[in-house]
Amino acid sequence: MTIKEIAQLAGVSSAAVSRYLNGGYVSGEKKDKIRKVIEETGYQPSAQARILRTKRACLVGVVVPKINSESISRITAGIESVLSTRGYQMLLASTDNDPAKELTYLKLFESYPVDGIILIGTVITPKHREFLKSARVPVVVVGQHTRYANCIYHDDYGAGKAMGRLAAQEAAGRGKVAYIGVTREDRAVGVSREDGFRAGLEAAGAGLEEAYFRRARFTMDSGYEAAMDLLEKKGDIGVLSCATDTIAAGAIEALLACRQKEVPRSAAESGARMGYILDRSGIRVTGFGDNQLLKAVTEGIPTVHFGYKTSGIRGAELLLDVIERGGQVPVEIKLGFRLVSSREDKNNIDFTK
Amino acid sequence: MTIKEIAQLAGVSSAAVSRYLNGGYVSGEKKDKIRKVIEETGYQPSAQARILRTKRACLVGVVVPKINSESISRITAGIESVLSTRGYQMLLASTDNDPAKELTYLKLFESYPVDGIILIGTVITPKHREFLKSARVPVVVVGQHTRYANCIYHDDYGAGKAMGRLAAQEAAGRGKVAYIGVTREDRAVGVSREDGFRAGLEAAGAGLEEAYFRRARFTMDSGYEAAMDLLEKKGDIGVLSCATDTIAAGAIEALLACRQKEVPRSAAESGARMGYILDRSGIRVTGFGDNQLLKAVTEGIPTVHFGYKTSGIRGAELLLDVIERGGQVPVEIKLGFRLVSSREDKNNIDFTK
DNA sequence: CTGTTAGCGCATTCAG
DNA sequence: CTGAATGCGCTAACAG
Repeated sequence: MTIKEIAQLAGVSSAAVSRYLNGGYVSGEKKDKIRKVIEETGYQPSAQARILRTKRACLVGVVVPKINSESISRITAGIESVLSTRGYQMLLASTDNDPAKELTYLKLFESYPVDGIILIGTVITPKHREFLKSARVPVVVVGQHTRYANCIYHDDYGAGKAMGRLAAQEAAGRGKVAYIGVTREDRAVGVSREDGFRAGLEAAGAGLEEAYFRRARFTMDSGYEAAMDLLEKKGDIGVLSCATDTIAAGAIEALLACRQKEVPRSAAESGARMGYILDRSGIRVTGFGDNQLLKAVTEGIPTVHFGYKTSGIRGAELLLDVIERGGQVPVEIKLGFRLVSSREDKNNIDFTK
Repeated sequence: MTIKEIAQLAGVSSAAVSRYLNGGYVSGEKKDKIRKVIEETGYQPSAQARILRTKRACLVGVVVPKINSESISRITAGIESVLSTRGYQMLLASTDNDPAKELTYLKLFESYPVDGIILIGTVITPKHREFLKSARVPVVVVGQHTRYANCIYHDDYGAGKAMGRLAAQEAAGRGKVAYIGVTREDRAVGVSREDGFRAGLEAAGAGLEEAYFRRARFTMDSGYEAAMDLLEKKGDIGVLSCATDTIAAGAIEALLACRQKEVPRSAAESGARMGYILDRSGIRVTGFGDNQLLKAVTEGIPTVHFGYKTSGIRGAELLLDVIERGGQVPVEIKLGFRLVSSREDKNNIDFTK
């Protein structure tokens, strides 16, 4: 079904139909005719042809590293909230943490095209920079700092430092501090957060020994493996800090598995369970990200709350400013954090922000 | 940058550039020139213009109810795996459980256009049916049964029945069975799963009293509220079954909150925690969906594993068959389930399937 | 208010 | 092998 056919069936010109569709001048009589034909045929105008003409899709593409993540869904929720009130729609592309796929999808969005792109950043390679410099649609990066695009990021260093202090404090008289980080290619999580953590430890008079350090991928399974390895080799860990709550969940799983091995009978039979604190070993796990599911089913581990929803909101606002008002001044926004050391009263704070 | 400008810069016709881009006949000499110009300018052909001509985007759109969900990410992982090996890309649209938005995004994909659409279904309204009947791109529905499109769904009734039996069994001598379901507008989760559960209870000689039944939305918070309400009003609950693991997580949170209220001192100080089994009340929580994070940080609640990744794979295969081979025969696929009554050995089974 | 016309950027005839 | 010409479906002038 094309606009031409509709025009023929209604006995008008295609321009009249176009105007009808877009709120231009059409006489009441023709309006009726056109409406009728459209209803009968179920005609849907081709968006792509319109975009080809108008250069405006009212659409933004969001590239995310993975789908199943509370932090990312908070960011996209923030994005979506401002987009929808401003008449835009949002399309997502998930890269499964593959930087190559990231480029592919960025280019797809660019040429599809969308009016703008939001990249929830992980690793910024030279090719990424290349793209950011020459993209023909505006791009905003969320979650990483970059000079090559407008960006919104979080104070990972500060958060790491705060957590480092806390870890040192908790470890005192209990054991050593261990840390499970991620690839340093991720500047925010792998570098800033980790360096901040080390600085925090040192500020508290402690430190992170190399043998108590591992790197994991951004998955629970990977966290499980890293924690297992740590627990097998080191018997004096007092605090096991993880770069994300997801990794921390894997670490908790590892602790539970160890504990089960040690006291298989009594524990299993009584059904007693310890959450993140193991009665025997007394190891404390910490994370980053303030995962709500984790908090709900355990007592809540010490973690850091980032304003993910806020960063999504700001990111979308920034993007729309560039799209609609051609904002030229480069912008970098750094958002703060909040250390969450235990479960708090649900009613006081909106954790989804 | 358009193909025309590239042609001018290279001193050839736009047709030559087009052929160069698509592997047609171009002499070696011109090839070099064109390549050079394209490299210099960073030219990216406009996908939309090509699609307008060729009617093929090598793209499929997936409409999902929410982003942050293990089940959904497993489905999309399955879809992506077959799509990428067949040279397609995947775009996602999240509707935040809003059926109206679902329609909007279905239409967006239809007119954008993509070559095909996969709808991860929740509620199928008359308007959905309307769309499925008249969509001009093939649509596959995953997770719900419908006569109006090819579909892949799970044996929710069977799973519910199996869980009903288990719940009755666990409740024996412990208390009554309570159930937190979801809207019956969701035929799979709200009707089949629930009806199956009731049937399972009855088959085991038990039943579900109305006062022990609540409906929640598909969120943890909603599960928390429903569970709280149940726990406040009914003191003799032995098993609290929930329609999804997410709701179950909220229920666990509620149990923990109640417990904390009852024994604030001792529990908090000792740091003792119970996972899904409360030492005092002995209430057992069950779910559906086999959420891995939940399983990792608790002992694992009784739940049902559905082949979500498989349904994604089958769904994508089905869709590509229709797209590429114009498969005309309507297909309905029902996939089985596996009752998971406790944490199993990680190494034996691939839970991501 | 209305219809005619001319592209948007590209791929595909069809003559050369 | 190559370039000129045509049209995908639509909107934005423009002249009626």
